[in-house]
Amino acid sequence: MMITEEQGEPTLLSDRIRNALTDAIACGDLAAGAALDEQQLADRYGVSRTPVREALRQLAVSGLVEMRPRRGGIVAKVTPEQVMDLFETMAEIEAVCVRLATYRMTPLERSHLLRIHEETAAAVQCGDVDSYDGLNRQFHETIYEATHNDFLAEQARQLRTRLNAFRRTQLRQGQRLIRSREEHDEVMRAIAQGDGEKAARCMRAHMLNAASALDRYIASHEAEAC
Amino acid sequence: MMITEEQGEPTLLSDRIRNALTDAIACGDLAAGAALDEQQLADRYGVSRTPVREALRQLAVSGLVEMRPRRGGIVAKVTPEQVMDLFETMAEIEAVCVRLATYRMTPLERSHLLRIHEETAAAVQCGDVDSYDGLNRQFHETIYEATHNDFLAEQARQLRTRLNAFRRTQLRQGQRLIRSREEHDEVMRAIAQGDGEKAARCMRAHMLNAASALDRYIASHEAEAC
DNA sequence: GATGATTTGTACGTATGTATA
DNA sequence: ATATACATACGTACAAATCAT
Repeated sequence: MMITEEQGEPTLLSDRIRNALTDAIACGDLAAGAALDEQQLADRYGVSRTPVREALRQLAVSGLVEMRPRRGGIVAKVTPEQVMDLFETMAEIEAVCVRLATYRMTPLERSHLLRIHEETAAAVQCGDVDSYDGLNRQFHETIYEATHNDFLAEQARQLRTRLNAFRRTQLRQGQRLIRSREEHDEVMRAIAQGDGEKAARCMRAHMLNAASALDRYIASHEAEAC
Repeated sequence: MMITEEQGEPTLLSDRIRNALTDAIACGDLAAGAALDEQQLADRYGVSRTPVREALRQLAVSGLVEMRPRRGGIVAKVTPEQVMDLFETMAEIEAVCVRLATYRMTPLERSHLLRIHEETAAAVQCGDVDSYDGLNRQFHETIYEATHNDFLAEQARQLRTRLNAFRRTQLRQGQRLIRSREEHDEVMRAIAQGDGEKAARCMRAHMLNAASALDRYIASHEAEAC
């Protein structure tokens, strides 16, 4: 058997830096619009500018970073309109995913999804937002996999990553946790009925409801502009 | 007024190389699986390896190139299953686009779309595949724009670019031109009725039919594997 | 508006890992 | 299996453009 050193970590510096920056952006450590000085990042990660540059350019392709030629990169500053577009696209893609998943999921996948959904009940009762958030992620991830379309699943994952920066405090407020689970429940019922179209409609509504936190984002953003 | 030099061309070498490689891959000049030697490409484009490297990494993110750490890049070799996934995703996204477009398009966009559709009639009669191909592109592009969702539109464009390598000979065969226009016609009727759901179903069917050339791809690929 | 400082963009050199004889 | 050749990964150097004063 071969000795493998730290299988999880990528061997390439640019990949490690890309992951680190992705996390930093997703969790809000790097705010939108923050300047990404190449030398500064190189120093922080103890590498030269070369892998940092490559990481930044890759992130620019996936949309997390905005590169202005000869003016450096910044964390992608998305306008409220763009956030709306992102959320809408996410809602539509999730809807497509759940429709395909309804028609294609294996019994194993179905039971797995059901188990996750049942576990969320406890999290909701305890008001355990972090726990719910993790299960929510699994819920959607399981649906992605059940599409049996690896490319579509990957697209969905990427969009989710990109929207993560905006979803942070989304579940924290008021009734959202309870409503979220109710909406999941509707999706589950549609899946159980084998009605992919209905599952898609429910999922789309669910995602758009989840985006209602977006209103506050727009509100705060507009306030900031004044 | 400021003097601008060649607005169309990107100023950065990595961008120009990325575009050149994208075209080369899309039009089939670079076949799937072809090795992408950095020095060789650098020589060909008269630059150093640095911008070539950056271009390759960026293309890897968008999926056109596959990078194996320390083993260089190759033009993404997609399995028949992956091609199917790509086509299916394309079909679903186009369906979403046309549904949103149906509900949101302006009268101007509607008449523009109609004009393009009418122009295709002549191309079909003449059997002018290249002309039809151009109009077909415009038809879909107009729908993307009519979604009034820039992000979704961009996703659709990227997918289209990526699938271009496989669509090359698609329209050349037999009845496909006539059928394609008939399917567009069904989409147009659904749009005229304001029935976005129906337009989406028609578009999905249209795209999946268009992917039937895919069967031959799979067939030839499996033959190759023997 | 001009000048100096800073930062990006590109070229090049070196070491390490991979492929091949 | 070992050694050789070679391509990649990363670091460094310099030129050009941007910005700050």
